[in-house]
Amino acid sequence: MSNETQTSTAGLGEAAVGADDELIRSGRDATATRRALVRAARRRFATDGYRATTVRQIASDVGVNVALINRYFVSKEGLFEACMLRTSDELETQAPSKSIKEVIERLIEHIVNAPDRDDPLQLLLLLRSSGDENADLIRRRTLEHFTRRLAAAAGWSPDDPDSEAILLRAQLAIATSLGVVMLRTSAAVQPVASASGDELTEPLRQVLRVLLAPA
Amino acid sequence: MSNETQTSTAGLGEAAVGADDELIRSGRDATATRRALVRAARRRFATDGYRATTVRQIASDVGVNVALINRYFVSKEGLFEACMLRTSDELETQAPSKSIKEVIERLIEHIVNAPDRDDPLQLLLLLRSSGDENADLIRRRTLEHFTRRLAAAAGWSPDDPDSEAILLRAQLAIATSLGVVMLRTSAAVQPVASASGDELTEPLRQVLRVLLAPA
DNA sequence: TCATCAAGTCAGCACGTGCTTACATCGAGG
DNA sequence: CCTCGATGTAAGCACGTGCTGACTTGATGA
Repeated sequence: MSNETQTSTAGLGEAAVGADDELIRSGRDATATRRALVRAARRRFATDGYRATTVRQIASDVGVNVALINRYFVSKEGLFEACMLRTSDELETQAPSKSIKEVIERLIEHIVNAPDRDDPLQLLLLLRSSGDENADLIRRRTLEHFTRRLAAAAGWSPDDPDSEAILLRAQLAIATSLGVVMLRTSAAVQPVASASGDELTEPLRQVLRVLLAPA
Repeated sequence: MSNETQTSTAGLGEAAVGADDELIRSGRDATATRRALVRAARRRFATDGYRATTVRQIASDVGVNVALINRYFVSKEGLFEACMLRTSDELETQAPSKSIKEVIERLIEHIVNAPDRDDPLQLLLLLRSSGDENADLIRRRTLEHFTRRLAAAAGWSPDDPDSEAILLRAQLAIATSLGVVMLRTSAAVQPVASASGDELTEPLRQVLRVLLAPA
């Protein structure tokens, strides 16, 4: 009936990593509903955009009352910020990259699978000026952070002015990735939307290598 | 004072190609205000998204009353459709392409300059599900039409099943283009947003050639 | 001069949105 | 058993939105 069978030792309502499911949230567990709200929100924001997403939708997805969003996240914008933070964390805590080619392969996998599973990349393609000043700032910061990470893997160094070109190329790689994810998810544009992963992998590999790993 | 000094021979309010300016629309010229509304609308839709742009904004940009939008285009969706049709026309009536490399160079120019001038590409990046069912359909059709045009220049033929891969690669090229335009315009993400055209041209050329003109 | 009709304006309705306040319900400790 | 705080709910306010109908303005022709 309830999922707090494992003793939630963390008395203060914080992280308290527990079960990852939120479908059977039948109880009064604040942290569980918080996480469920963030999950549902991220999915909505990614597919419908910031403005188009309504807090009532999100609450309905989770199955709780709308007022909880304001209770836990103060505002819609606060919820969005929580989504961004979670996404940023997920991208951060991935296994450290080895070679640039390996990074490319992993990026390809993200692009191909983003529509299916609950991929952090999805939220990044929330590029459009969302109408909200603060939300835009958060989004831009996350994106630029991600750029630097990818560029570093490709040989960019913050101190070396000669490597600025690498930074630019890394961002072009991100632009490409986001463009493909977008065409596959939001807009159901054929044939890319229904293309299999195998069909996409080779062209994407060529493009990303041209940008990031010029042999 | 007025711009209908040239005798508008077309009695019925249709096309009547006249001056292309709409800033000094001081008179009672229906077709001029229609065009002005479409222009302003397209810019707003492209930068703010469909849902986020309000008809009051558009009307205010042009300097007319909101009700005119409903008079001329029935609804906000009707205005959007008019924008899409105009964009489709502009893309259609471009000079016929010669070699694929030439097409690539022209596409690069579009990408680089899209943020500045009133480029038709801008509206295409209205990919996100706009919340409006019909608007989505129109957008998707335009995009797929554009894909086929580009693919044809790269050697794709509707009858040849072996050339389907070309269609997919063409769409990946479009995805890349849209991704870059988006990062440069909507999201002001550095460094791509402030990069000069010269810096962008070479990497873009490499990517597009890999996708469309594999030597 | 003045009737006529298209071009444009104005006030307002109906509805969806984010958010708030007051209330209900569950679980635990005295 | 009963109180009390935390979790969740219900009703509603204020506002922005798309759209509508009645009205005004200006050019044109008899």
